[in-house]
Amino acid sequence: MLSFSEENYLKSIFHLSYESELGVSTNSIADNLNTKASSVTEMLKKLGEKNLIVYKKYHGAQLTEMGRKTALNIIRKHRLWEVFLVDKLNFKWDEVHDIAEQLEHIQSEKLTNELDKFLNFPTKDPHGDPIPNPAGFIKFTPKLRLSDLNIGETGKFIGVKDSSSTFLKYLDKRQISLGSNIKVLHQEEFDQSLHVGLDETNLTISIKTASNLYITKI
Amino acid sequence: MLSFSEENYLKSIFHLSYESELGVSTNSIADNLNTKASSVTEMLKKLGEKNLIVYKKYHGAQLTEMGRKTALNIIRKHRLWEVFLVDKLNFKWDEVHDIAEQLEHIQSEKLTNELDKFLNFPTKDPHGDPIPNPAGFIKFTPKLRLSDLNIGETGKFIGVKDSSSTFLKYLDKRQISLGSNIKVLHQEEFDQSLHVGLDETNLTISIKTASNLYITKI
DNA sequence: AAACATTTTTAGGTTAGCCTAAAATATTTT
DNA sequence: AAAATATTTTAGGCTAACCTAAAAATGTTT
Repeated sequence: MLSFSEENYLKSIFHLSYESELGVSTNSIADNLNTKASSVTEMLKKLGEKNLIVYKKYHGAQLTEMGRKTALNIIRKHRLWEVFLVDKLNFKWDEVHDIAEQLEHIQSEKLTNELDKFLNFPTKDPHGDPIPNPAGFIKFTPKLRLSDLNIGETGKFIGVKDSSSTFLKYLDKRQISLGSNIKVLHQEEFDQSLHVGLDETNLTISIKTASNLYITKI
Repeated sequence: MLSFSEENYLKSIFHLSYESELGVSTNSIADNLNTKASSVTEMLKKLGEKNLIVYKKYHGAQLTEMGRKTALNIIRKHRLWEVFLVDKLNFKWDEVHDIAEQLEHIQSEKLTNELDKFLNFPTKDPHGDPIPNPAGFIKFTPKLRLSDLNIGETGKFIGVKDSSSTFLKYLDKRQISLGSNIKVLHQEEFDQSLHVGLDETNLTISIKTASNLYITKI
């Protein structure tokens, strides 16, 4: 049985694995978990001894198969709880992260699976991220951003890259919500901002915002 | 913000307050929490400094108003989660305790209140214990036993007073299981034994057995 | 009330997870 | 490739929550 801390480190390493192909660096983990490099070193040794990661001094950490499965199970729980909070308890998608951070550590396989069933086996969380299955399989669909579309194309808004609550609130204010269909109408030359059509209205969004919006082409 | 440990101590002191009117003794807490008296002493000092209890050396602990409110909030969460597990996720009454022990520590007032609403403001948990309201008010209704019913009334079997395995085996043998609806049909004059209807069958149970069965009226 | 028994506290240790500061290693620049 | 810079590890401390064993206080007997 792992501690909350150990679980959080595994999750962090899992997420950081996407950015850095080889080992995940000590400092990046420290940044990600808001802790110090020395604390990370200590934990990496421990996770290495438990065969959850392969740790080479000065060369970062990589998840073992077992570590990966463990991380995915935590992520599964996190995302299922997010769906629960939004679908059943009327939370907004920008309010659920901190609570799911707590709920993801609850230990009970039966609970996780019954929750999954209760929610009707969702495949994505409220931010559009895929939910791993009980065996730790996760279906990655490469994420297209709104900024990748050409003029005239339409995308369905399925998730965000930056899920800070500042950004999510901004989206709420502009009524850009998950599932919206967004059509790219025109791009400004000088600042690359996009004029888009959303439902019945038109609006202008910065290129920075556009590259934070994940979509699927329609 | 309190640690899990601190919360568990408060809950324990709350429950033990019913048995011993004055201070709750160090040893009883140690027994209850499966820890050692010396650990308890240490924690009592800390809770005393935080004004959650009044602690007098060698004379046990008593909750302050603030401590009581805090304890009741934890108990509220515990019992609401138990209802959730049984009503929504198909758990049996005897499977929920350990999971609720974990869930009761999740911090989010909004979560607790939305859960309450989602469950339709239940007043009792699956074992028939009352659920405190958000303000920390708890309505004690003495637990009803089957022997308290009048002829013609029906009760739903929700718990046992005597949980010795002898008694539980006896119940198994007679197919009296949690959740059964039991209708009192007739009471014998000479030994007060009850004739009851259970599912499709009728059976006779002694007054002693009947007073060991907790029920809610239907 | 003195002797004995029980309960509680104190003293001193352990582990997990965090920290700062200094030392060691790796990487980049010149 | 040596020097400068950045990253990572080690060394040594801290706190919360636990522990055992010894000392102190309380309770019970006779």
